[in-house]
Amino acid sequence: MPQASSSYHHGDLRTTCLRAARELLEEDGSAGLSLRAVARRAGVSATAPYRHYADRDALVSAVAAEGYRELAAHLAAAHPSPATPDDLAAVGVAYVRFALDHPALFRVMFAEPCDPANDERATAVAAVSEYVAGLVRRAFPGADPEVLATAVWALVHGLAFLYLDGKLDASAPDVVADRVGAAVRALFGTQP
Amino acid sequence: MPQASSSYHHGDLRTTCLRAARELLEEDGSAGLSLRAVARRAGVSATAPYRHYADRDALVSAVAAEGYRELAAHLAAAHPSPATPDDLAAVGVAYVRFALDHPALFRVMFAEPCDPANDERATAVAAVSEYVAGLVRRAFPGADPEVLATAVWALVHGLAFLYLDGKLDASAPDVVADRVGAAVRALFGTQP
DNA sequence: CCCTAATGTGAGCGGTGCATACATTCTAGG
DNA sequence: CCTAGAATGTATGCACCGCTCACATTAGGG
Repeated sequence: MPQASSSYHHGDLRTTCLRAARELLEEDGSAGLSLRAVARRAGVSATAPYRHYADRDALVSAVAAEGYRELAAHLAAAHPSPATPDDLAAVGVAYVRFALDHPALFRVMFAEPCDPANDERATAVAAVSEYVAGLVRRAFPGADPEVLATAVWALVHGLAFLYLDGKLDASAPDVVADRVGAAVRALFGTQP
Repeated sequence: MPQASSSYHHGDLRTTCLRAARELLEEDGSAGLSLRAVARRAGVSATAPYRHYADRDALVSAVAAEGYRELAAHLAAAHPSPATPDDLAAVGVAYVRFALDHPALFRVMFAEPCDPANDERATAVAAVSEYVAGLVRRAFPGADPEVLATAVWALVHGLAFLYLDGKLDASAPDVVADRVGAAVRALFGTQP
């Protein structure tokens, strides 16, 4: 565990920048996430982060990748092995809840013209994608898994954004959960 | 139609700014939409737009409001009075197509922590929302219209974003249309 | 016809991303 | 152990941004 014994070399600026970026995101939203602010918070010169991240986009992508991994963990925690429509509804509720609990992070993850060339980001996204696909495949072996998996993901993803943007009323969390559950069941309750 | 006869007073700077903002959005994405760039394009000093828009957010909201109205028109054009699941699928395809045809505009409309206090923006959103609700109500008088309307909107909205972000492959437009149609039918094809 | 309100200008402040040249420290290989 | 060179952090500077304020110009109603 490297430690900043003296002053010049920080020790682990890379992860410190990531943590600072996450904090700034939660505090001031996406607009507050500037490389300079990150550097200030890390107690380091304005250009030091460039040693670890090529540009702002690279840092944002790293934050987003972390977000994808946390989202995957959050979904897995919602239900260990979802099989019934009700189980899937619970996972869907967890998805929307994640978005509403970390709005700025969720926006960074999905609402920016992201760099597809970023490996870390791409693999983290693929993990989420395959998680959803596998989940649907296990729950509905009969149906076309691709169409159905895409549909669930899109459904909860759209709900997340509409609630996030205030297009739907998100003031009462339990009401939101009921609505999301109802929507997922509407999609799955009648599958063959 | 006021005309800039002499130089000092522009004539109709307000709408000129809107047009310039739209152009910049299409050309350079959301990042390129700066008040200064708008002013440059309008051939006017950097601070002139502030006479017509309180801040950048106000201009963005105006652009977004225009986008909502265009989206509503685009949907209405897709099918005059949708009634069957297939009709609804066509409208859904139109929704996603709008997003993919105007990615930056769509992001401005939905992917920014928008100002809910902006009247023009709010009413334009309400129009879209009520359009979808009425559409579902007419197509499925039996079902709970609120749940179902929310579900369709969220479904196509989520699809739009996932395609926009490259989370789903959007390289072949007709394949996208098929997928979107299939997803909508999966949701509606089995309603009572 | 002139006075006021509306509209456009200019300079300037603090912030940002990023490139460049430079300083310091860590770490291998001799 | 000692020293090159790689890695890391610093300082400076440029161009751009949003926004404020004092000022110039003009349109249009009394």
